[in-house]
Amino acid sequence: MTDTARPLTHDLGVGAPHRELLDQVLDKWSLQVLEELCERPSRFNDLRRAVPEVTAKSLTATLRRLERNGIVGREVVSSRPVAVEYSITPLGKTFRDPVDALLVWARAHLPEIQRAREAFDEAEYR
Amino acid sequence: MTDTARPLTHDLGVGAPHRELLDQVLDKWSLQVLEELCERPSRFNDLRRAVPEVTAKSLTATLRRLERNGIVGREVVSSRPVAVEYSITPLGKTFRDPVDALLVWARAHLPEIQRAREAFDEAEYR
DNA sequence: CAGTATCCCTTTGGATACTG
DNA sequence: CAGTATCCAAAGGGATACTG
Repeated sequence: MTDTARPLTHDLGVGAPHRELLDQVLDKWSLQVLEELCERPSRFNDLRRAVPEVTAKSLTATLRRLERNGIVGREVVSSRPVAVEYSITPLGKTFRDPVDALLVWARAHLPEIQRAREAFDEAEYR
Repeated sequence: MTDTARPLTHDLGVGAPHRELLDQVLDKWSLQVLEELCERPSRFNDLRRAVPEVTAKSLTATLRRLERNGIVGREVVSSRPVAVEYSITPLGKTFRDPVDALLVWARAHLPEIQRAREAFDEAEYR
């Protein structure tokens, strides 16, 4: 091809469907839900307790999205009263390593980042 | 024992400041901006051209956020007409590996995820 | 060139009440 | 128990016009 060689990231293409996928799966509540489901399959209200700030509405949306993308499974366990169990799928498990890498990074650099924020905020009002 | 061994992720704590940090830095446009700045320092309108869908407003917001978090640097290179160069910081470079891991994952599993989506969507309307 | 200001619309998300 | 429905407030983001 006529184009010059480009760094790896470029070829990975953050532009199109990858970006959309990550949006679906890295949103506000997904990581916490995933974290919980990695530990144990859970029912709807278990998850609400595990992530106390989430509303039923948002939790439903999050679970549906993760289910649609094949990251979590949903199984109706019994009826009367209906019980539904959510669990992580094999595909969902493969997602764990990159997410952990992200969290490790965040943890490692949070102090540095907080210093950067303070420096920035201070410089603004001077 | 009173507590079973727990997976790593739990101890990493996705709940509080990590989540907020990742929100700041993994938003809609950040990855594309970062990708571009990893390749070369760029000026404002270079970035607009590299990410054609972004508006000036959103690009400004993205750059300010990344700058505040110490991920990108901003330098006024000349005046009349003013030129401003954005570049990735050393801290920003450390962010690259986890992001690449994410993109590699997305790329590797996108077909599988698309099948999952189709299956889900089809099941819904049956 | 590198933004800022304004307007406005769309999306997101919480609170609350209700249902199979 | 596991959601859905409705209402509403706040945030996000685009288009356009303007500025140092």
